[in-house]
Amino acid sequence: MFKKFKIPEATVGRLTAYSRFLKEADEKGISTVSSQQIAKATGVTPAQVRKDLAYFGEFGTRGVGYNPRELYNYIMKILGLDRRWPVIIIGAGRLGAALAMYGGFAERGFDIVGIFDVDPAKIGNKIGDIEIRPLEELKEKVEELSIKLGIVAVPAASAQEVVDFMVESGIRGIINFAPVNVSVPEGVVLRRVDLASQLEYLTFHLGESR
Amino acid sequence: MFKKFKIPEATVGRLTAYSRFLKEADEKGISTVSSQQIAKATGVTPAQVRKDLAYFGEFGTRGVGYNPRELYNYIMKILGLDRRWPVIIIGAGRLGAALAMYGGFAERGFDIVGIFDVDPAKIGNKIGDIEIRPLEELKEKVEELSIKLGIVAVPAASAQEVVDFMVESGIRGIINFAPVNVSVPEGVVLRRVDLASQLEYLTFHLGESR
DNA sequence: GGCATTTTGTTAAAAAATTAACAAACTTGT
DNA sequence: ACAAGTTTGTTAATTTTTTAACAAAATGCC
Ligand SMILES: NC(=O)c1ccc[n+]([C@@H]2O[C@H](COP(=O)([O-])OP(=O)(O)OC[C@H]3O[C@@H](n4cnc5c(N)ncnc54)[C@H](O)[C@@H]3O)[C@@H](O)[C@H]2O)c1
Ligand SMILES: NC(=O)c1ccc[n+]([C@@H]2O[C@H](COP(=O)([O-])OP(=O)(O)OC[C@H]3O[C@@H](n4cnc5c(N)ncnc54)[C@H](O)[C@@H]3O)[C@@H](O)[C@H]2O)c1
Repeated sequence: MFKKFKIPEATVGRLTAYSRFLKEADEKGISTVSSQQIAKATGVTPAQVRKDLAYFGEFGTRGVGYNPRELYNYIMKILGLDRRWPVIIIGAGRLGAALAMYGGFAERGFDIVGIFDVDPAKIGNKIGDIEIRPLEELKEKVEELSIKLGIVAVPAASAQEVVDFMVESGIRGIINFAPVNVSVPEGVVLRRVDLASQLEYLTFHLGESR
Repeated sequence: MFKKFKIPEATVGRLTAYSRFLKEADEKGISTVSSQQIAKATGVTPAQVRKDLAYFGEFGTRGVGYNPRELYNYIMKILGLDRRWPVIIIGAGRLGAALAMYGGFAERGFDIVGIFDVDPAKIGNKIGDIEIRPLEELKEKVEELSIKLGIVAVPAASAQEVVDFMVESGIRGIINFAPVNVSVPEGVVLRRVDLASQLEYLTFHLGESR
C-alpha cells in the first residue's frame, strides 16, 4: 500500500502526535499549519516532521504549509484509522477494567467489544456495558466480528498461554501489559508495554545527575 | 556516576528486561548465564546484551558468562534501583486507581505513597490503604518524604497545569498518561505513555501487509 | 510582471544505534 | 602443561535515524 521504503519505528508514534495536533488546529478553524508549528506542538524538529511525512507522499504546499484537516485525514489513513477497529481485552482485573472504560480508545477508532477472563466469580459481571465472558468464548467472538486486535491484561505467568490462544483464535495484533516477554508467530504484531520500566527510565536519568 | 559516554535511549528498557530474566535465573539456582541466554529470553541479539552492559563496566567472565545474582545487582544499581523510591499519583480516576493498586511497582522498588485529586467527592476515599488527598497538600507531602517521582493520570486538559504544580512542588521525574504533550523545565525528566498510540502501532503494521 | 519571502520536498551529511568480528581470557580434558 | 573449546569485552563495519541544507514552488508586495 504505502511503504516504498522502510519506515523508522518511531515515526508511527510521531504521526499519532501530529494527528492529535492537526485535529485540534482544524477544530479551531485554522486553515494552514507549517511543519514548524507541528514540530513545536509535538516536541520535534520541523525537518523531522517533513521527513516523516515524506515517507508517505506529498501533503503540503510549498511556501504555504499544510491544511490541517486534509493532513489529518491522510495521517489517519496511513495509520490504518480510516475505519473503526473492534478490540478485545483478556483479563478483567484492575488494569483490564480501566482500559475497558477508557474513552481515549473510542476517540481514536478503537471499540472495546469484549472482555474475557477465567475467574468464575467475574464471568457475567459487567464493566460499563460489556459483560465479562469466559475465555473459551473468545474464538467464537473473534470470528463473528473479524476481530484483529487484542489487549493482554492477565498475570505474567499466564501471558504466553493467553497470547497463544489469542493467535489461534485469529487475533493478529496484541498489546501485552504483563511484564514478561512473550513470543508470537510470524505475521502477528506484538507490542509490550512495561509500566514499571517507565519509572525505571526516570530513576536512571535522575541518577545520572548525582 | 556511570555514563562516561552517551547511553542509547533503548538501553534502559533492555536493562529492565535483562534484570527480570536474571532474577528468575537466580531464583532457579542457576549460577552462570551467557549473553546468548539473556538475549534469547529477552528477544535481542547477544551482541546487543554485551554492548549494553559494556557502557557500564565489566560484569562477566570470559569463557564462562555472568553470575545472575551479581549481574542483577549491578543492573539494579545502574537503574538506580538499589534503593526504594516513593511515588505519588495525581488523578484518582480509573487509571490512577489501577496504578495505585498495581503490585508490579512495589516489586521493582516503587512505593505509591500518595494519591491526589481535585474532586471533593473523592477526597478522603481510600484506594487500597492510601487515602485520596486534595492536590493542595501535594507540596507538603513531597517535601516531607523527599519524593522525586510522580505519575499524571488526569484528563489531558489539566495535564500541563498539574505537571507545572508537581515540578514546583519538587517532583523531578514524571510519567504522563494524558494523551497530550506537556513541557517541563530543564532538569526534570518526563516520559509520556500513550496507550492509544500503542494500538495505532498495531493497525499501522497490520495495514502494511494488505 | 518581477523580486523578495516563505515553506515544502528531497537530497546530502551527520549522528546514533545495532550488528559483526575477533583477540583476550577463562575452562576443561588429556 | 598444552590444545581445543567457550564466551566475554572491545573495536570496526553496517545500518538506521536524525539533522541540515537547499532547490523548487508558491505567495504577496511594489
Ligand atoms: N494494574 C496496573 O496498573 C498494571 C500496570 C501495569 C501492568 N500491569 C500488568 O497487567 C496485568 C494485569 O494486572 P492487574 O492489576 O489488572 O491484575 P489483576 O490481578 O487485577 O487482574 C488479572 C485478571 O486476569 C485474570 N486471569 C488470570 N489468568 C487468566 C487467564 N489465563 N485467562 C484470562 N484471564 C486470566 C484474573 O482472573 C484477573 O481477573 C498483570 O500482568 C500486571 O503485571 C498492571
Ligand atoms: N483509563 C485508562 O485506561 C487510560 C488509559 C490511557 C490513558 N489514560 C489517560 O489517563 C488520564 C486519566 O484517565 P482516567 O480514565 O483515569 O480518567 P478519569 O476521568 O477516570 O479520572 C481522572 C481523575 O483526575 C481528576 N482530576 C481532574 N483534574 C484534576 C486536576 N487538575 N488535579 C488533580 N486531579 C484532577 C478527576 O477528578 C478524576 O478523578 C486521562 O488523561 C486519560 O486520557 C487513561
